[in-house]
Amino acid sequence: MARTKLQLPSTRRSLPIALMRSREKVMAPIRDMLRASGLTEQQWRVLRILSEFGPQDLTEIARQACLLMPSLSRIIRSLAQNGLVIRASDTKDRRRQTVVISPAGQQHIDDNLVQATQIAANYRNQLGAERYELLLDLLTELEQGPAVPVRRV
Amino acid sequence: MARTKLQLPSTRRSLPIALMRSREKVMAPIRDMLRASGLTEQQWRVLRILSEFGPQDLTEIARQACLLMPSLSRIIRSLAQNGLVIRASDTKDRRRQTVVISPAGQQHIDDNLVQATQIAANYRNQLGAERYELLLDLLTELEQGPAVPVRRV
DNA sequence: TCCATTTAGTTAACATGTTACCTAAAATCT
DNA sequence: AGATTTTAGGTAACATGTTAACTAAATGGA
Repeated sequence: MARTKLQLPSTRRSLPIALMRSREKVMAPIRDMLRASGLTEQQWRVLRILSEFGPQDLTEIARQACLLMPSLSRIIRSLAQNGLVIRASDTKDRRRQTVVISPAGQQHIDDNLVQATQIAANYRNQLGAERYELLLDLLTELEQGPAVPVRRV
Repeated sequence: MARTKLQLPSTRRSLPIALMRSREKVMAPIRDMLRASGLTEQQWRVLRILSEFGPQDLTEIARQACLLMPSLSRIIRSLAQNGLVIRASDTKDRRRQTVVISPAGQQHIDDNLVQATQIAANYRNQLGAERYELLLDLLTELEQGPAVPVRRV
């Protein structure tokens, strides 16, 4: 099998950096939008997931929002203090707690929905629908691929 | 012009989240590698840029490493305290300071170079060279495209 | 049943992300 | 030159990222 010669890519052509840069570009207008609501992008992600998929426990929210448990633990505490979510302990498994979005939390979603939709459509149009879907497919493939093991040299 | 109907994408098909997930996947083995050196991924990025492109001022490093100035300011302070970089004030512009990688800093690069190269090659092979380059092109296009303005609704 | 293991969630400690504000120096304008 | 604006860099304050260690509860054996 023909193997490409091993060479560390220049930081100018580095995939991790490219992923970061493009994410910054995409998130900038969303953060601008959220600042008016006093929400961080992570809090917004949690609310959107609770709104879209309904009540769930912390572990499931962390998986869907791509957050680590320690971060999520603080975020849920903060959202609960501000009345945007409600915690309920699970009766069957007393370790678990189910989180529900409150009417006030849902109101934040409703308030920003039109603008968020417009922002998402903007960068989709920027690439074109076909290339946008291709990009999403490539990213999904990268994410779902086999874990790259650490090789001790 | 035919416009796609506006619809907020599900969080399962959201570009910002996909960018984050794939970045996590790609960075995981790199973070594993760096832990042995006691470096964070941001410190590693700064050292790599200084090693590849030579001495530069903080603003330029921030641009290349995709870091905000307050973060970089702390990172450089920490790297300088540990002897991995050296600061020198610019003689022509006394606001500016030039940062240089030290021999000890370069040693960290050398120590991790083989393994970092292997990790980069692994995820390149995972997608295949052609799809990997396509992904980089799409990300670059997304990043360099026009800033998406915030529309007040 | 008893014990070891796993899982859900939390907390601590430290680094970075993010916004706002600040200082000094350079650049620009008049 | 003198006033204004811009730029380089720093600090503060708070939120999140990251690893490690911890508690409590569930699970899986022997």
